Order: sequence, then C-alpha cells, then structure tokens
Amino acid sequence: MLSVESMEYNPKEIEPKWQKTWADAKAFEARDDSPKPKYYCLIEFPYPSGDGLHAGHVRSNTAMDVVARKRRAEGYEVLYPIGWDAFGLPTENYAIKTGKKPALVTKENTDTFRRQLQALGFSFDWSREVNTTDPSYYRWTQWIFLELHKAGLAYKAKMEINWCPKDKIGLANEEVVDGCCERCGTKVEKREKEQWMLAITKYADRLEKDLDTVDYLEKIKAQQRNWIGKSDGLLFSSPVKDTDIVIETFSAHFEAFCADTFVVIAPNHPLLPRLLDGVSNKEEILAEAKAITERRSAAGHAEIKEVEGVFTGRYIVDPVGNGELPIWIANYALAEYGTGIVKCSAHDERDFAFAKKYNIPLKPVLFPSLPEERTRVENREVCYSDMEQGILSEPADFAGKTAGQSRDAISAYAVEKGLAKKKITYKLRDWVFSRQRYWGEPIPMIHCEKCDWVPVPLTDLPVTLPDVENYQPTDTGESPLAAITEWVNTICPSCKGPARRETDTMPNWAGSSWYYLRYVDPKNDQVFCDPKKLAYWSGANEKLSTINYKLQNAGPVDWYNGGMEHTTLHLLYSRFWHKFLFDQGHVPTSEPYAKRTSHGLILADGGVKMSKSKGNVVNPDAIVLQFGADSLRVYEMFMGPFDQAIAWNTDGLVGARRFLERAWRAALRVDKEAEPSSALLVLANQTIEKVSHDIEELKMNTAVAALMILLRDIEKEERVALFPLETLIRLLAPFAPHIAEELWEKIGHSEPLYRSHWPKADSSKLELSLLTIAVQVNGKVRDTLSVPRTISEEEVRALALGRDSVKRWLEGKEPKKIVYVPGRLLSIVAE
RNA sequence: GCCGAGGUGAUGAAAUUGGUAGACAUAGGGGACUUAAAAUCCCCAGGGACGUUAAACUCCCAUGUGGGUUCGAUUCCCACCCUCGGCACCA
Repeated sequence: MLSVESMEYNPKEIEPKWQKTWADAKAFEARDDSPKPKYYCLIEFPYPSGDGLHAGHVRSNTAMDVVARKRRAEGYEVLYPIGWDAFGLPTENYAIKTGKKPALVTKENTDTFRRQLQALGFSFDWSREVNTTDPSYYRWTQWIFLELHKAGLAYKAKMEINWCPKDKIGLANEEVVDGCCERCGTKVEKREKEQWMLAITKYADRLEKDLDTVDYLEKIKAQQRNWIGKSDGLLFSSPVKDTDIVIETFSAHFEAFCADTFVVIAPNHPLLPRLLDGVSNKEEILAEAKAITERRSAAGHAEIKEVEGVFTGRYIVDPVGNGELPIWIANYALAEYGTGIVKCSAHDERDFAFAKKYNIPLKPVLFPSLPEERTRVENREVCYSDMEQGILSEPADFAGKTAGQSRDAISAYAVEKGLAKKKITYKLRDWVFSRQRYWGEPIPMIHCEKCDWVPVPLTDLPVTLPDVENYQPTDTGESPLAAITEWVNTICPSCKGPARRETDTMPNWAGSSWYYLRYVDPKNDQVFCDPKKLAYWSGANEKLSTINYKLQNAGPVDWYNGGMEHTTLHLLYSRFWHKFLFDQGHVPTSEPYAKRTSHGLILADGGVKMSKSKGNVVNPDAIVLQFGADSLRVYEMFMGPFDQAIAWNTDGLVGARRFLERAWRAALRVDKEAEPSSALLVLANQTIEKVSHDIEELKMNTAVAALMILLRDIEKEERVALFPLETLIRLLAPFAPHIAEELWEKIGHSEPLYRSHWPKADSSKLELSLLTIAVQVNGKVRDTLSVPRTISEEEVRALALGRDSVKRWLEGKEPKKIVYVPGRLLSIVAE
C-alpha cells in the first residue's frame, strides 16, 4: 500500500531522483558511431557571470530541450551540448576588484551554473562540456588564428580604433552603440593603435549571398544584410586637373549622374595632402580639414546637423561630360566608405544642402511628374531624390523615362561608353581582433626586429596565459601582460634572435566563433575536431568526397537558438570563421547553422529590464525550490510566443503548477480496464498532431494549451483510460520531463520514458463523427447545425433552409446565392 | 529616413489556405466542501441594448484609424496613426 505522502506531487523528491537516473544511465550522451540519423541542437553557451543563471537562460534552454527530447523520441541520435564562454571583462573586472584569480572565479561561476542547469533537468550531454578558457580549448582557437594569418586574413594595421576610456579597451565597430561602449555606456574615443585585424570583408559577398541557403528567421537575415550593407553601383574615374592624380568615386544612385556639379572628399582622407600639393593655401586647408574631422569626432556618431566644408582649389575633369567640377572637403563624406570621394548633385539631400550653403551651382536632371513641383525642382528650391519615380531629362537616350525603369540600362550604357565600371561596396568593416586585456586568449604571434611578426610554431601551442598579480589595464593602451617580462621576452622562432610576444589578447568573440565544432570532439588533442566525427555530425559522410562550395549544405548544427543581440556579432563572426575553415578544407559545410531562431527577452514584472541594481531579477533556484523545475519549464513555455519579449509574472507560475498537480492526480486514477470515449480518443490523436506540429514551429504556448485541454477532457471522463493518459504523459515529457517519467513509472512501465518513442496520431481517429456547421444569412451567423460527417451539401442546404431561425432572417426572400464550405459553414445570401 | 516585427478582453494571449473572434491561463465574481482558512472542485465573465424578481433567450457594436475587395476580413489590398527591435551623413 502506498503511503499518502508518496501519493502527492512532490517535485523536490522526484526531480533529483530522475536527474540522477538520467545521469547514471548516461541517457543523453551522444554517440559518434550511431547508426541513427543525427540531430544537433544548439543553444548559445552561457557566459558564467557571478549573478548565476537567469530566467532568460531557462527560456531558450527549455525550448531547445523540448526539441532535443522530441528528436530523441523520434529516433534521432541527438547532440545537445553545453559549455562556457568564460573569457570576458566582467570576470576580469571582478578579479581587479577582489584580487581573486580569473581562473578561480570562472571555476566557481561555472560550478554554480552547472548546478543550476542540472537542477532544471536539461538533457545536455555533460560529457562534452567545453570551456573557452581551458588551454586545451584555446589552443585550437589560437590554431585557427594562425590559419587565418597564414591565409593572409589576419593582419596588423595602425588604425583609428574605438577606445573605451573606462574599460581601457579597444572595441570593434559592432561593440559601439550610439557612440558609446556597449558594455559600460561610456562615450567612445578615437585612438590610433596597431591592432590585429581579421579580413571579414573578404567574405562579405558570401556572408550576404549564402543567407539564401540557410533557414534563419527573416528578421535575422534582414539584420545581417543590413549590417553587411551591400550596395551595387558604378565607379567613376576622374583625372584631377593640373595633377597626375586620378580619383575614383562610387555611386549607388548613379541614375542622375548627368546632374553632378561638384565633388566632396572626406576631411580625413589619406589622399588629401597629395591632392593639395601645389595649392597655394595648402596648409590652411589641411588645418581646416583637421578641425572639421575633430568637430565631427566630437559630435560622435550622432547625425551631423549642419553640413560644412572647404574648397580644395582642385577640380576634376568629369569623365561623363559635366565639365570641370570643384572638389570640396565635406564633413559628411566618410573616408572608410566607398572610395571616400563622391560626385555630388542636386538629387541628394546632403549634397543639395551643401551646395546651397556654399553657392555651388546645381543642375537638376531628375523631375517629379506634377508640373508645379517640377518647376520648384527646376528653380532649385527643393531637393528631389526619387530614384524610382523621378523622370530623367538626361542623358538623351533616357530622357522622359523614370529613373527606376532605366537603372539597369543606364548602368549598362555607362559601362559600355567606358564612363564607369560596375562596383559593389559594403558597409561591413574588418574585425578589430586585439584587446588590451588580460582575460582572453593570447594572440600567438611573436615580434622580432629582424623578421617582423612571426607565428608561434604549432608545436608550441597553446600559448598559455601567465600568472599575473595585477590585472589592471593601463592608460597607455597596453595589456597587463606587457608587464610580465619573463613571459613577453622570448626568442624568434625564425631567426632565434631576441623577440617579444604579442601582449594583446583576443576578443571574447573568438572562442565562441567555433565552439559548436569542438562539441563534436571536445577532448581531441591532435586536431580541433576529428573529421570523421564531424562528417557524421554534419550529415555529410557521403558529401565529403566532393568538397565543392556550391554543393555543400549547412551544418553541423541543425537548429541553433540564441539572442537577437548576437545577430551582427557572434552569428556573423562564427559564419565567417566557418566559411574560412570550409575554404581550408577543415569542415565539410559552407555554413555552420542550418536553422537559426531567436527567443524574446524575459522582462521583469512591469515590463522593465531585469537588473541586479533594480532588484527585480528572478532567481531560478528560488522558483525551483518553491514550484519545482517542471513548473518553471512549463510556465516559461506557456507564458507567450517564444520569439517575443515578455514580462515575468509569478502568478502565471501557479497555473503551470496547478496543471501538473492535476495531471498527477489524473494519472493516479488510471483504470487499465477503461475504454476512452470516442470523443476523447479523437482529441488525444488531435493533440498528438497539434503538439508535434507546434514544437517544430516553437509555438510552445499553444502546445502547452493543447495539453491542458487534453487533460481537462481526461478528467471529465468517469474513468481514466490508459491511451489518452499515456498520450498526455508522452507529449508532456519534453516540457516537464521529471513528472512525466515519474507518472510513466507509476502507471506501471518498467522501461523509462526517455527511451520510449514519440507517439504517432492514428489518422483514422482524427475526426469526430458529428460536426458543427455554422449557417450564415447575409453574412451573419444565425444558426448552427450538428450533422454527421458524411452529410452532403444538398442535405445541409435543405436542413438549413428548413430551420425557423433561417426562415426568419430570410424574411420570405428567395436565396440568391448559397456558398457551402464543407464541414465548416453554409452562407445564404438573399440581398 | 531605411529595414524588420507588432497593435485583439482587466492581464499573458489564441484563431491551417479569408469561414462561428477571444481557445488556454492569470487576476476577478459567485457557489460547493470546511468550525474556519488554505488547497481543491463547479459555475460566470468583451462592451452595450430590449426585457425580466432573476435568468434563459434575442439584437446591436467590437480585433489601432479610415477606405476597398468579398456571401463573409483579426487574416487580403490602399492610405494613415502608434509601439517595439535593428541600422543610419553608407553616397
């Protein structure tokens, strides 16, 4: 006889029990030699911050856990790994404050995270845990860097970088938000510094184009495209009068090129001094250019309110026949986009404003169709820039046509006449890869006076971080590593002379750019990943023989979920590294992730961001203690659409817990002799279809709702029959795995549920024998009919027209038209 | 300004290709059980109107706003307003 106590739902008891069972059985460890088809689910590995796990982690981890558990039940070999993206500033800053070694802090934090994640019952393969700060891991991060270097994609360049004076660190463009440091909000300064750069721009076209080959949410693709900023147009070459200089200008809106009347050049353009050679007031102009650059810099990245500039005294001889055009220095011209020099006309807002301010002649050639508006454009009163609908007056071949319809022809015309070349430009910049901090992967390069930069030999990898007493970064912009002379001073691998190590470290995006590959073979000390294992997990065994860019698909990851905040950082960087590794023949696929989805943020009660300072952070430990892991999981799946930001509401958790309690009680009432009603049989089969489908679409909220409905109808029956109950438990298992296992055992199964299969709906039992048909009269529902499924249209018509309510609304009129939607409704029109 | 996603009860939300708007849940109201409370179970619940002791019943209005297409629009089309996310002197 069971004691009363064990009859009650007690998550504190059953959750640790099943977590231990799964761990002991190595239930979720993936095999590399499995005969089954593979499926690789990935979540972004967490940064193990001192704050511990938060509600947002739970949301995305649970969603992918649901997918992973469903896939296993469907017969796949599933890889659902976990690890730690543990290099980074917060840990280092904590070390600076407390003097505690970052490695030790990381150890403590990962221990906390591991415990918290395990308490939630995620089906991670813990045997493949990786940590980016582990030398056996970052050895391969360094190796990839050296591969990039060997291929000429890593280079050192003196350049203006974004410098955060508070964090004392150089930032990538992607890490600057509104001219401020993404992390601390401090206004970013510009500094000249020698930095390691990665030539991601060499991959711009493929990063853009190959988005067509992967299944990412449309908004993710849109953001990446936006960031890459592809723009195709024409490149014009123009000789500068009285010099031997030929300048190039890029134009994406070239349709109105006949309107060009002047040229602007960026105030910090490297060509400027040469251009001004021989101009009488050269120094004066250069000084003004410098002043303009500084004013612009001071304004930050915010929009420049007022255009300003200065005439250079030089002219180009326009190749397209607009005569001699003056070259101006203008504050709105960017040295780093296009060629840094632009031909300007009346058909651009800024050009127009600039010309007005400095009385530069304008010559409109593009006009609106309305006569009075046309006059205003002709009189140069307004700027007109509609490159779609605007009507051209020049060149003569295109006069009277719209710019939009002529674009391609004009491009061809200009190229044919030798006036310009086709050109594609990108907004994407090369990736600043150096950080002047301690807690990152050392860049494995050695500088020798004689040999310049020499890579560390592969046999010497990893270059490990030395023990340091002081992690404080310096204002000089040097990494704390620079102070460790015994580490810095080394010998040149090439000439054996004295040399110095690179003291900058890699950005925290380095380790996360390839971690999904290491999960495939996390302990390998010969290569970053065994090609055979990678072939299996890429589903590419048979493809390996034909490494051909066009034929390759995406992988190894089948489904990757993560945050939108990583779309232009991590996601783009890792696609770049993967493509590079593919080109080097190290991976069999050209894209790393077949499918990418994203979760919405979980906000605090009231819709504001959760933050420690506001004290509104939800701690999963406390929730697990009070409600149980299963309730938390179900609640986070049920709370709303997965990809949408949503506010936490502890009241909502009550509903999830109540649902599980009811399922528990229903299961204990199981009666193996009982037969379910035919309606319940149909509902159970429909629920299988609904839940299976919804999980694939990440519509977890409606999947849970469907389970609640099934439970409600199970409860309604006098006796709890086995089939509907087992269906409920199986479908519930991915969401609330502990209670599902426990109930499965309680109703008499000796084989655990995690080894069981996913249910399949019986297609003959998906429909009720009776259905309800709505009857509309003149577009409004006036009656409903309950009819057998097999009923014919004629019978429905006759039945409906015989009803009193229908007769009443027809008011004696003859139906003009009757529309019948089989099984749904009958619409009678009499007006 | 450009790109993307949205706007539905008190609240989170749901609604295959256009086909009975508001499933499911929370909060709320009422009832049962209880000495009582909690828990649990049952019922009600978009707004309004007629009407009635009360209810059933019936009708009208209602998915950001205004138009359109249609027998029928939360869904499709046009215009506009608002919110959120991203980008932005990018030529």
